[in-house]
Amino acid sequence: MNDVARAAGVSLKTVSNVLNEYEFIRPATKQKVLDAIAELGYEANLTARSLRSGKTRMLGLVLSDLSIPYYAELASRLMNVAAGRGYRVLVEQSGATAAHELSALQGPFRQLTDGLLFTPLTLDAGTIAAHRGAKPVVMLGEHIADLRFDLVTMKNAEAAAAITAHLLSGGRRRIAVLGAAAGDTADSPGLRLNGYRQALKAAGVEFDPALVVECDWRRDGGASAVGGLLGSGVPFDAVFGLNDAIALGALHELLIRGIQVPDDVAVAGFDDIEEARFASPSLTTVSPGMAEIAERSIALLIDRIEGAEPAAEGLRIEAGFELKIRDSAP
Amino acid sequence: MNDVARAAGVSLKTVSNVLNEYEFIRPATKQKVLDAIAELGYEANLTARSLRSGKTRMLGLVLSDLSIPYYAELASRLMNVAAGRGYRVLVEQSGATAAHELSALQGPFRQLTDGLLFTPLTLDAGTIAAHRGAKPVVMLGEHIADLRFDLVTMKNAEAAAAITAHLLSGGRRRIAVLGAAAGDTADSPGLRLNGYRQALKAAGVEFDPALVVECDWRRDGGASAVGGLLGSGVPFDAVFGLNDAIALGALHELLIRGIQVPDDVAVAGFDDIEEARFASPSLTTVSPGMAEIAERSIALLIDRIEGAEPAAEGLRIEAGFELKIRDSAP
DNA sequence: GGCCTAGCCTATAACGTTGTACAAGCTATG
DNA sequence: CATAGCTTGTACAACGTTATAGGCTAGGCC
Repeated sequence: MNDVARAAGVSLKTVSNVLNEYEFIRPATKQKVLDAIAELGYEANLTARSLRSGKTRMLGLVLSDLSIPYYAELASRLMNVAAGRGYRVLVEQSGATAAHELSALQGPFRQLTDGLLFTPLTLDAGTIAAHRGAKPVVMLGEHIADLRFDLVTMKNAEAAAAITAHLLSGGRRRIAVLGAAAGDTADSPGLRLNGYRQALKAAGVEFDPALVVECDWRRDGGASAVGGLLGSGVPFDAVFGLNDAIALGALHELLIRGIQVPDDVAVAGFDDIEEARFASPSLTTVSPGMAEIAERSIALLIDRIEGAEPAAEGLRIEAGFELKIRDSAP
Repeated sequence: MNDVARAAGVSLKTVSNVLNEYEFIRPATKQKVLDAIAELGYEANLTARSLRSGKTRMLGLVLSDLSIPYYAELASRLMNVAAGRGYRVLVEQSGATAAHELSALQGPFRQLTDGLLFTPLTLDAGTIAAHRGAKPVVMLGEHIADLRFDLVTMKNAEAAAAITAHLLSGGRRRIAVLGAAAGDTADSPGLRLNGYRQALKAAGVEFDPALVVECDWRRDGGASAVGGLLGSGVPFDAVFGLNDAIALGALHELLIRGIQVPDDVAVAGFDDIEEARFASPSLTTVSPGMAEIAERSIALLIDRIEGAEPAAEGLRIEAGFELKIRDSAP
């Protein structure tokens, strides 16, 4: 920057002012500086800028694992939206462990970023509140439902109810639910299960706890859950995987065992990951408005970062959803 | 750091020395400093450290799109390996456009990272060489095969030959190849196609250009390619997708049209993404040793960063591969 | 004519670390 | 007991920016 200043015959600070689009600079001076910059191929040192300004123009994204398609697709979108607003996204994988989540919340990772998009899976609201630090944090997902936090989420219960209603409208009466979590009522599994129960009730179909199976939210979780169900002899004519990975694993297992989908058993999921469209048969699921989630969570976080007041209360944003009826449950 | 120094009754630099594990510090002094650090909850400012040292301890990873499963899985592994060595990974999506690739190579992104893992798809070796800058760059993939660069790649031709041989051994004689790129001989499509041709030759099966179809390396590319092939009336009894996404798209399209897999047509892919295991039928493919690629590329890049000499010539690392025989082509 | 304001630019001091150079204390040696 | 050599600690400058405060000019107003 010194060289640029010398070449343009102005002071260091004037070059800085040009770069920062300071208002009161004569066009002629500005041009001289820009010419010098172009000639010397100067690029501002971002580290020094960060040190002085206290901003890194990076956003932190904490998720359990990038290799999970839902998170990969979300991360990709978030990065594109953030780039449009002049920010980068630094991703941290927590592996869904409390220790990693905590270190992402308060460790060096936090220093590198101006704000955090946080998908907690294990930490509770109290712990997060105690360690959230001064910089803005926006929660993604449902694990935290607390007015102290900004939260971007989806209409879990409504969407689950809608897809359950769709299965019911197709004449299914014994709809197995895969991916429940014991005792949960407020997190994604609980909310979606709740939507399922609402839809049953609305249709006058009795709820059977034997149809609710716990499992990991992964393909192999769904596969073994449906295997267990078949082994137990509980009859069912449809499977609702609480996310697409579970549903796809279940679909795979059903087909391996020679069960026809959707003729014998219909299958539905939740998330609308790309893979769902190309499964065989293609997977009926619900699209939770990922584009909207990405747009609005980035916008909210950047507003918190750049906005003056620290916002007394958390904002709650719920993205809309859309049913994707495909061949696994037409 | 000032506060810590004052609390411990030592100088600023002594605190810095403790943090940097400088050798000549009396245990008593060191303990005083550590106590003060613990009491005050001090954390070193990474930005200042970067400014002073010129290192960020971040590695750049340039790929086309994180929502592509292969890249998502690779990124996830790379991040874990890097974390084990005290580095973070900053991901940049190029969208496979030359402009983005170039800006990732020489723009501000470069400043933020000590070295680059670069998956070029459009830029040629000359352009990259001209703009690579001073910091280390390790190439991933096959697009660049040039002794000037460090390169971590896989045994494309051998693996493609092996999987083709497997299809041949199953009695298939008309194996369609999806995902070729016109004129290419040195990039992934070209190398894999070449392996296919070698295997045909070794088995004494004549090569038929009508079986080679160009398409995007995505699920819908594979789907429309196989659709085109069926429409053209060219007979085939197997499909080799040059990556798993293509193969999965093709598989989907075949099943939709009522073609039995593997009875009528066998399907094979390349990459062994997680999705392949859970496709229905599960996808026969080749695992290109992603774990090895992740380990070795990070190790190489960090060696280049921390090593003294800038390494006159590029190193070439080829990971091993493994056939994954599944139901789509048993 | 003197004073004030707006517009434009600059000198200097930070931001929080690490590298360099050197000083002080201690031990071993002749 | 002086000296050399090692160990341990310190002061100061530097990394490349931006913030603060203020200087200088030109024009308008009383």
